[in-house]
Amino acid sequence: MSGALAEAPPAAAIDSVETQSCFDVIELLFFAYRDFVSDPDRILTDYGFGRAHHRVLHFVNRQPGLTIAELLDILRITKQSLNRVLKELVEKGFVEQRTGVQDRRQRLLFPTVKGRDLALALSRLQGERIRRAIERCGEDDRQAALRFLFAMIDENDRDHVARLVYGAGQRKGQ
Amino acid sequence: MSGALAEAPPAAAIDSVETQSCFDVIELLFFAYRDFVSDPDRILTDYGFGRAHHRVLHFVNRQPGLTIAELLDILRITKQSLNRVLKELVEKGFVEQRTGVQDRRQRLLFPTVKGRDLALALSRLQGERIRRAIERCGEDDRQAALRFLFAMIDENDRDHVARLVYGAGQRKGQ
DNA sequence: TCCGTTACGTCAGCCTTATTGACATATCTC
DNA sequence: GAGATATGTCAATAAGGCTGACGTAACGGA
Repeated sequence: MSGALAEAPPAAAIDSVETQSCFDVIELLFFAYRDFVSDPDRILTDYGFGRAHHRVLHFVNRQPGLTIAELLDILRITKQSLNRVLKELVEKGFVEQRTGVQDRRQRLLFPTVKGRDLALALSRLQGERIRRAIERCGEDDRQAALRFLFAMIDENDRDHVARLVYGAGQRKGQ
Repeated sequence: MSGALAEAPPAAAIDSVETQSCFDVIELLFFAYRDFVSDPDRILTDYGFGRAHHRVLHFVNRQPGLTIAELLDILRITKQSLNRVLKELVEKGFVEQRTGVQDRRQRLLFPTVKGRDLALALSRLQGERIRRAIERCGEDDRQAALRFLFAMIDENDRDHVARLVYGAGQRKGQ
């Protein structure tokens, strides 16, 4: 446009106290997540997978018998996006689909042994980073961080996430 | 590929204690980040921007006078990827580039007033979520979460991040 | 002053992950 | 049987990332 490119005054001069005090959370969340998700990348490319495959495999492994609808709700992507990566995971023998028992329209998702092994290898890698972090900051900070992260989730979704994270295990299906 | 699709036994039966105890961090980090980055999306699309633009604008605003090399180190993307979004931010008048004073090879990045306003509007939105979280879990948990998140960052990068997050402000350049 | 290095920009092509919209099929439920 | 639900799929598109190669300008030391 006509580009009146006036320079902005320094941030500290304008920011409200509230905005200023949030930059640390905003930025540390960015950096922690950046490094956290980068760990599994090398292993994943060995299998021809990306981060999307990782996410699907993780939650299928965590909650065997998961339905497509539930997985879509967790990942917040479209079914077309999910279908692409899921199809690859099934074709390569990492995930198995079974027709639901109570509701035969559903496709329940289960990890194969191979899928479990990969999912656990990836979790182990991320777990190493987490354990190193706990060594630095202590178990109390980890517990507090869990409470804080949980409080950062959309209010409508917290019950669902709590069940998934703390109440997960074998579900319905065969 | 001959597909012996044996089902894996339930996770609890195999997981080591160490692996098991990391699932909560892995998953809450995923859900918190998922919701955290989704807040600014609606505003961003109004401007024809995406999350990549947001990240660039945020750090340019936080550290006026940032160089391209420093920004690449923060974002961990290639200069080609950065250049695409940066060019759009400059063309639309949200970021201004100036030739470095001490080193004329460098292009120092500054937010325009327009850029600052947008960056702060986006931070404010994310700050609201953070403040709601603190209301739920308390200031102590926030402080602890910051320590935990910091410890999750690559060791080599912690000093750099600490300077950026806690020691940021106006830098070199006119 | 010359030369190697550094900082940055750019062209070209490609991949992954996501989107929207439309439509098909099987199954459940009333 | 009819409508709603769960899933699969085709097609087109966009965002955001990548590699590789090459060009230019500026720095900095021998």
